[in-house]
Amino acid sequence: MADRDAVPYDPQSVERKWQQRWEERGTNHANLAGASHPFYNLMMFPYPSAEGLHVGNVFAFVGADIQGRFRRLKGADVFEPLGFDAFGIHSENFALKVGTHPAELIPRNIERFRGQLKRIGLMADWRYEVQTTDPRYYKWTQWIFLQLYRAGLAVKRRAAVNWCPACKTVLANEQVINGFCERHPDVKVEQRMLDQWFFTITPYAQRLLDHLETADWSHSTRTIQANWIGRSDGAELVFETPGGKRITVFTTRPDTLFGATYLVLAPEHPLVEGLTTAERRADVNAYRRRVAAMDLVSRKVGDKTKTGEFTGSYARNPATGESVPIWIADYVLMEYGTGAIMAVPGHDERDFEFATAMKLPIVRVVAGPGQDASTPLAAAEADIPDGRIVNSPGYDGMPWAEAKRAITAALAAKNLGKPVVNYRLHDWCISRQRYWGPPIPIIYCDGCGTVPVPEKDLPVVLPALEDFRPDDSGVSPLARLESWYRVPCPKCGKTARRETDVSDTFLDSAWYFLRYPSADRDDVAFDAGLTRKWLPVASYIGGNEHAVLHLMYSRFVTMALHDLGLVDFEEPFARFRAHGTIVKDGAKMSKSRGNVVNPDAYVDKWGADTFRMYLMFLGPYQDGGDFRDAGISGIRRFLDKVWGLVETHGGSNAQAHGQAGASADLLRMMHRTIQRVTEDTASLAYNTAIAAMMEYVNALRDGEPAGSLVEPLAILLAPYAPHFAEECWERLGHTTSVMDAPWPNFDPALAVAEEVELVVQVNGKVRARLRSPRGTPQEAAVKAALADPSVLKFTAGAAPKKVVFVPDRLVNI
RNA sequence: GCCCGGGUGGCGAAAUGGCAAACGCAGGGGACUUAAAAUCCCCAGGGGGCAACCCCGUGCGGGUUCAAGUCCCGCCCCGGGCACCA
Repeated sequence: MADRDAVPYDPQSVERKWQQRWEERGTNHANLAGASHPFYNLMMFPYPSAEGLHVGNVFAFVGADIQGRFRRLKGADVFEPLGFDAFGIHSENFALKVGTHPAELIPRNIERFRGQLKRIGLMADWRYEVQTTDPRYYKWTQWIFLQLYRAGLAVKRRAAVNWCPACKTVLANEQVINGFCERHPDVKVEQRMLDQWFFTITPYAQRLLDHLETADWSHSTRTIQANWIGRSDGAELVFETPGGKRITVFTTRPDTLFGATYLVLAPEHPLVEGLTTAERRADVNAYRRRVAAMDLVSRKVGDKTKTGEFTGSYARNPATGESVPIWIADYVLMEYGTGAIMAVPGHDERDFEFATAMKLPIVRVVAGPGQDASTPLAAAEADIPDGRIVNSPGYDGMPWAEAKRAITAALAAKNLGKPVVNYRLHDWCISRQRYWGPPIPIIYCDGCGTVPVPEKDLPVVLPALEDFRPDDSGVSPLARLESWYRVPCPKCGKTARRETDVSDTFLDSAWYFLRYPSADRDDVAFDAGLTRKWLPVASYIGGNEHAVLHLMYSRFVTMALHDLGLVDFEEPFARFRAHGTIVKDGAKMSKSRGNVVNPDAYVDKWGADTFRMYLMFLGPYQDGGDFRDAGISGIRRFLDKVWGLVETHGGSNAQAHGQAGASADLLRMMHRTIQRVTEDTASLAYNTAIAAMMEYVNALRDGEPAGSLVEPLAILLAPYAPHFAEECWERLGHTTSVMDAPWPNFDPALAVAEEVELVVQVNGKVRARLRSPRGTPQEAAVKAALADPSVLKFTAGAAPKKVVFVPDRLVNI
């Protein structure tokens, strides 16, 4: 059949040829305005680091690209944009380290990244590229800020930051190592209070949580988000002092109220001042000062030894009527609940430790089976299965869950309590006392106060600043550039001052998916019509490392814009799947570990298609795995085999040979393969989709295939090895792109075999296999099974006691 | 500590409660070759047997079932998230 000389598969020339063709033909372009079946295929845009693209990026993008190509072949109009997330402390620190300005560095990095991404063969529509550092982009980031400000969701508030006295600058939490500065290992990091901008995300907590239940998202991602939101149901209860002060505590265990033997307030609690007695004042003040100086990280995760001071005052336990001492301790945090707790040392581990250290009374109020009111407590017993209330007159014997409601209700009746829900989620601080970010578009005027920059004056361009090193002013380096921050007030015209902090990088990425379809527009952030047409995003694939911040903030911004009437959906991502992590030698790839794998060398040696498929074949896409290059040759061998099949059965032969020449078995296998590849590709089971194609190719080579059996293979391969598939498609006699071919259909009836192998078990053990026609009825199957010599050996001719028959599968005797 | 995942050949991995190990890598044997590479064919969980075959096997211990890698209970180990959150 093959008259031509065999041309070996040369990935380099094939890939060069098709990348050029795609560009010339606009193969990857989406018709945004005219699409009839829009499918927005999104992948998390990269931070263009100086090291260039790494294997983890390729793994992520290829997996997403396969979805995009697959949906396109299935008939959708796919829009697959890409961009670069290049603002932020990461870029800034790197720039400081190498002594090159980020404005110079970033475009170079982007250039390199774009080149690498193109070589991978993504179906990206580069006409809609976005760069967060481009004033044409961040103009609209600032606009988003103004919309949230308008909605009352952006507020300025005093908040603590980490401060390194040696660097004289604000540190991010990750720059604080065990309470010390990462650059000055012997300098203790302190806490400083600064005025900062916050987005009030907390009122959205319940909505953000509720939508997770129905979201088509990875299970792991939903769990992580739900934990981060951290809903807990409890009650606020009031303890009164003899002086008439009401101390409100939050507890999730109101049922243990009778065991509350003391109160603890956060050292910063506003009531502490008034509660402290004269003789305790010196100690209390010293303790409060010590805690105030502590850096934010140590306060929460540092040494957990319990410390605290007695205020000298007492309050009345509303259940027992007893007087309980009021303490302060750093283990109680001002930002959670009411900043005050009732301590139940018998049933809370921290309270137990504190009570033991301070010699405070410990009382049992819950007893499990086999315990009673007097069973001693050697440690806190927090979760007692089947626990019942004891030592609590009026509630004794009650299951604790029931007592929770009963005690809360009883206190509510006396105006001393109510059920309350708390969330761990904190408001989002977006102020950064840094240079490399979009300036927050606010102007402060002595007369008019806080004035938002009028939208017509956007963007507030980040000025070129030669020395952008942070300094000891506690504000952004922009505060050094008087010519920039001195501006007339937009309201009254008098001299005013710009906000000199820039916004958090996470704000840049919290709305970029809205920007892509309108990336070519300068008059709007996002066009209403295009947004309605293309959003919410149909498929979003990215790493779980962004499960918390990026995804949460994107959802919040979208909800806020929805509430402002600017978009008509509340959730930005209809479907989200987290890909796994590619590690190397069991560890995350990082430059400091020296285990970063650069994809270029692999693309050079094997070609993008082989490399793409290899990464997808490593293991389940949603699990990731350890990168080893052993085995990459297996993929290449597979592609060579396909190449050979195309060579032999392609060209004019493809059409000439009808399916007449195809054996029934091979035809069935083709349908079965199409079914498996279709289902597995849709569910991101790329490794098994590839395995199915391999099995098919092996079968074609063992049999006598017709060209019509080879053709569908080129289309099935297109999402995985796009250049290769194009070349095969052309060699099969087609003149248009394989990406414009229709995904092959399978006939479920043809995909199943006519003859099946029936497994015969005796007492649950496999003893024989019978070939029998599909649909063999029970009587016939059992008869055949009993007649089988190897079955006879075990039944010894005896009549079966019981028979289990699963049609077309097995007979168990 | 709490909340998610996961644990299967030498390795990466497959398996609607119904033939454990598909597919691939590495390995062994053979063909082709002066030779090697490439390619092609065969073997390949462990143990026993001359053999047909038999026994054992999915982290550990129990259980449900005609039948369990898969479901239930209790442990162990690994990965991830949260963590002084009351």
